[in-house]
Amino acid sequence: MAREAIVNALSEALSRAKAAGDLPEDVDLSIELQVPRDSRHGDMATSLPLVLANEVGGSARGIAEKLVAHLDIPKGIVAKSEVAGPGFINFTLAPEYLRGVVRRIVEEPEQYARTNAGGGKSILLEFVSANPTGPVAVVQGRAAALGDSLAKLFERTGWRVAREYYVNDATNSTQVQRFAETLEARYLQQFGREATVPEDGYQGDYVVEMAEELVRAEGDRYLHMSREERLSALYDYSLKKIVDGQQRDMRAFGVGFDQWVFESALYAADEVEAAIETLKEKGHTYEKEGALWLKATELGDDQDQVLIRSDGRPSYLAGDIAYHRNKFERGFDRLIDIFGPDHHGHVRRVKAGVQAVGYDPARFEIFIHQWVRLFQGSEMVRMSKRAGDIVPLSSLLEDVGTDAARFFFLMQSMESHLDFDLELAKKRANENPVYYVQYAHARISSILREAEERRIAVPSVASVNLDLLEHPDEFSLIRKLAELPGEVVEAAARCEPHRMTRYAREVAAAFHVFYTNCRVLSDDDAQLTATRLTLVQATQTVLRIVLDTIGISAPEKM
RNA sequence: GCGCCCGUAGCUCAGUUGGAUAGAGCGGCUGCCUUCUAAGCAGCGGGUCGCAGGUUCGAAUCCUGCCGGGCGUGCCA
Repeated sequence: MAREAIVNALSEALSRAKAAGDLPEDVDLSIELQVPRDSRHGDMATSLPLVLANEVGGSARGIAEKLVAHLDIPKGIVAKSEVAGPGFINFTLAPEYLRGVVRRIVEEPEQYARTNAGGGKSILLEFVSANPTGPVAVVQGRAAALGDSLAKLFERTGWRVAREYYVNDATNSTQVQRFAETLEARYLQQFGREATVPEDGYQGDYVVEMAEELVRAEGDRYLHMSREERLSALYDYSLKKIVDGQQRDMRAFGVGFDQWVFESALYAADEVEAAIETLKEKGHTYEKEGALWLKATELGDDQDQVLIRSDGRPSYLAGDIAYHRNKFERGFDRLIDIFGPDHHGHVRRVKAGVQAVGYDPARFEIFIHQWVRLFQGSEMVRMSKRAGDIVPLSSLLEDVGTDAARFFFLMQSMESHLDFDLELAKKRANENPVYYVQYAHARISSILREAEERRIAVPSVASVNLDLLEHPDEFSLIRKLAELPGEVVEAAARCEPHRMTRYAREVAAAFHVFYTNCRVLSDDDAQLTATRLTLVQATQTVLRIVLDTIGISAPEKM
């Protein structure tokens, strides 16, 4: 609000300066407003004069003075616009504007930090999509936290969002076959038979557990089958078991999907075949060594890719192209995939495929998040997939809980490696940032409870005198609350949910300072009590919104 | 070899569509509980922003080269 008003006023001042001959007519610049690092530089600042001076010559301070002279910001928003430093213009928000923010939040908590940048357009967000050969692992938990939070941010900014999880269960899938062979070996071992896990099988203990469970549930009946029958039965059994488990993992993490899309269903509907046909028709394929290839190099990839293997089975990529075409055909305006770090080689292939099949690659974004390393204090917990000792998300959740897991996954940008300190995440103490933030909410709840006990009614905004808000720590808090809409917009636009954890800590910090220095429930000043209760309510609303976008709870008590 | 990501305080990281004196948390040290939750607050210390050049009025941020770490580079998914 204030931001738009200032930007508009600056752009008008620019026109007036041109009309008055203070600036040449032909300059045209986008106006950037930033929040200065140093609060002495005001609440917002622009370096426009510096950029202008660079463009047209002359002194930046001189240009700044002229712009300020032409500046006409609507009343009640800015208290002070001043030229500073080498040629910045710094704006200080008016107290009455800040008080108005509190009023707005309390009057319409549901609408606060809801915007319409998306204009009702639709996004399909695909994330996690773990291979159906094991439980959801910790790294994929990171994807789940990122995807879910991103979805919420998009929803707040006017997009319609669908969340999807893709299951690579292609007919006769090599990896599921390999898994079935592994399970077979573990099953046979249960009966003391000589059997070894295939070289490229799955080493994890979870397969042993699956075999034990299978014995408990169905006894030795798989022993009396031909190998072919047995593998076929185990193939179906594993797939169902694993996918059920993954669905349970996601539920436990509080991440819901609108749809689980099965690759096998795309095959059943002949969509893979159809996609390949289209690629052929459009001349993007050729045959070599008995296989069908996609001319991916013509579309930006560094090598061509196999679509149909020489044994006649379509490749993983073929299924993926069909899936992405299917997404576009369902009418989504924008597609976003979140991939794990081991898939970045796949990015260009899928993009090439999407383009080849006739869709605009600009409407399709792929984000790669980096690895998660688990630390027990300063000691790293081994989790290499090769050795089979992957750490399942479910055991992380048992260990630290979903709130801590989600918060930690979102504490840093997705493109940097994440060192997850299990000890820190478990600490119910102030070193733990999750509790720092949740504690602010619990304190607020406690004030509101105490007010109720003292029979102090939470006042209606209309009856409260917000002019009583004048303490510096009250204003610092309000300034933070005022940043929420902008933070949400930025986080969504840049696809950076981790901004929200940082912002959450800042709001909590501002609140804790306010709490320490400004007593809310006063015995002798009913008016001030009412006013501060209103500010507390506004803070509660903001914290709830932020915690919701991160996907963690807002506890009443701690 | 080629491609992607990372390199900022003792540790873990923000900050990177160029802007003012580079920030936070943790750890270390010092204070603060008769009053709404001390899971809190206040303070002190801590930096050649991997290295070297370049562009710019201005570079952690852009360009080039180099060094270090991770990952990818399958008719696996």
